[in-house]
Amino acid sequence: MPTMADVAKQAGVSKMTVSRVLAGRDVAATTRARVLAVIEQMGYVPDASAGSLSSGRSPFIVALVPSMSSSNFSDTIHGLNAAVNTHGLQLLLGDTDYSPDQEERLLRVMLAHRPEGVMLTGSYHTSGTRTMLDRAKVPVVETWDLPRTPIHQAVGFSNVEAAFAMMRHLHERGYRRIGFVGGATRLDRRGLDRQKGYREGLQTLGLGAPRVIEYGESPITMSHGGEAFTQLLAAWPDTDAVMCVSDMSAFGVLMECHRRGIAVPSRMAVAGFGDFEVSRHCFPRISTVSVDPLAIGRIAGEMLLAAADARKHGAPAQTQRRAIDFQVIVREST
Amino acid sequence: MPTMADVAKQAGVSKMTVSRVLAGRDVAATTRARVLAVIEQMGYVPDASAGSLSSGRSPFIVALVPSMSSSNFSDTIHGLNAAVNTHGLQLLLGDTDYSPDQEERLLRVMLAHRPEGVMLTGSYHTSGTRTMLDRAKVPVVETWDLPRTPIHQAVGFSNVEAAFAMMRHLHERGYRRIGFVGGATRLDRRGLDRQKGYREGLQTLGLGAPRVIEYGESPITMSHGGEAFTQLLAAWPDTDAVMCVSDMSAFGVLMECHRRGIAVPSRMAVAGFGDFEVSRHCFPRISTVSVDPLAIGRIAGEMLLAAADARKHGAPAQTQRRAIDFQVIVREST
DNA sequence: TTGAAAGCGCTACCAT
DNA sequence: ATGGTAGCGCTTTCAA
Repeated sequence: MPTMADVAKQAGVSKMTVSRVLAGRDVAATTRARVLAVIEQMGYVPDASAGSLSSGRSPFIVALVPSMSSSNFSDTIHGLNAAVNTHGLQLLLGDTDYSPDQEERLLRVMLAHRPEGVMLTGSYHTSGTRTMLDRAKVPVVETWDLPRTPIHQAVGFSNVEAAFAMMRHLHERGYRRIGFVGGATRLDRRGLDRQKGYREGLQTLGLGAPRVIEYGESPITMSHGGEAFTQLLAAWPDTDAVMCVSDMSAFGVLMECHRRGIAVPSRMAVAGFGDFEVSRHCFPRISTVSVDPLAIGRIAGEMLLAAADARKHGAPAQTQRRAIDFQVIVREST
Repeated sequence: MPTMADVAKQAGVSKMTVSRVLAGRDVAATTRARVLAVIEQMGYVPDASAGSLSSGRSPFIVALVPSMSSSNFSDTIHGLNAAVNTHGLQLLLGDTDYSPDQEERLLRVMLAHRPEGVMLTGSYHTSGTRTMLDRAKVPVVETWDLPRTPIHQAVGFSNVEAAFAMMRHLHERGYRRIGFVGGATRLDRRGLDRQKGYREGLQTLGLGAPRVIEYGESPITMSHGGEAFTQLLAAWPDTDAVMCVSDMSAFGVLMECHRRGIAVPSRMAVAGFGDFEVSRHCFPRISTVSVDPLAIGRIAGEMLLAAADARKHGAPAQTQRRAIDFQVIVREST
């Protein structure tokens, strides 16, 4: 592989001139053209490790999500990527599988690349994670939640409030025997917060005892929804509405209703969460809580860019919480 | 940030001993314990750039897919990640947005990290991409297709044959006026190959002129499917079966049938491609072509690991094509 | 506008 | 089992 020195010799200039050409700094037009021609002809590709080591700057942003196959999080990643790409930054992606320990493990490895910023999902992290982040002095943005005291910055919404809003909608529609279908893992905090919003809704609206089925590992699938609904019906046959932890399970519930000949919404209302594509297209279309995952990613990226820039100029890390709107979308299933 | 030298001094050993502890090489147990304690106490995190520069090895595998939000590709990435993670390798992910030019651009940036291997999607690449890959002497695996002459290795299946198999199924079921619903972009080669399989099916089975609607940018969505189906009906009202480029569009078609009161499959058969979750759960369940995206990723990872290992020992790049089975899954929609 | 030298933090190599 | 030295390929800094 040719190095910068090879290019320099071939072009009859010093390494520094080649470096300046690559960085887009002031170089005489004729010299620049000659250097670029040599680079092209030799197929020279700069070595990023050497560059990082020398400059003390890295081209990476770390992004850790519970699951990359969930459309929610892949949209957020897309938004983040779009925001930071324009500044020449690369994503270093990791999949925590909803485990804070896995998050810590991934972070440890990734911090070795001295990233310019870190995007995390949620606000529940191990103390090891917090310590590492603190020592690395890297800007951090937590997403998909609004912690009272973020590490540095946060962009998201209260899952409790969002679920509560859906409960209010169901109550207004006249449903009184409302069940909740969620996952069985204690690690999916956003799912647990939604369940909490459901419970607070019951209490505030005076709707009696909770009817909760916790079933399936996150990310929750359509199958989980259908099977959880079966359990819900067995336990509380007179249920008249189901609130689901995600649109995936809501679709599963809807199909199970179909199979059993349960009319939706006249005999059973079904509510989802997340406004996934399928909810807009199925029949009947599913009422849900809409958030903007792309915006969460984009804003997280902008926050990280600003913080990285501030850090370069020696400014201390700022604390900031940015709320993202959510909205109850009423469709035919409620 | 503490460096290895700081750790060494604090522990009263040389940098090399610290390096060996980190690499898990032979070090006296007492020394190792002392070094590890210092590392823990100082919060030392090794600098990956320095390590790579010095060792000439990188911890990266590059993976380029058309779209990360498509469940197909995110499953493949998952499989790849699982395979290479165990060997301490990190994915450097990129989203080409179905554009070979974007693929070339991303690859140029990513090759700067001197990856141990590269996973590409499909077999259609710019000459710039091929040249770069060739000069970088990095092992390459192409996925989701079976090119006659792969760059090095390939793992996938013939999209033409897979679509043809579905056509044979539709023919056996008695459908004779079969339409095809796909995307409008010329860049999604796998989509085009499926259309080719459809056309070959028509010809071989003696089914008359093609009824093709090309509509929507990849990745194809449920909306695209529904709208394309509307166009198909307008152009060829007597169509009795629709073959779709993906399960996403098939679901859109199915819902459009529902809206129009078109009975499936008695009045209109609907076939998908990819065996997405929704096809197994909707009503009627959609017949589709099942592939194993996870296995594609896993096998690509294994190939890359083997090739990277071989390269370390000076072996030349091998050529290999590995076929992945596909299967027509017959459900209620045909 | 360009160049020379120093050094970033680590590992390979050879010693001991 | 452990240490010293050299050097990976680049950018920073200073000088011309």
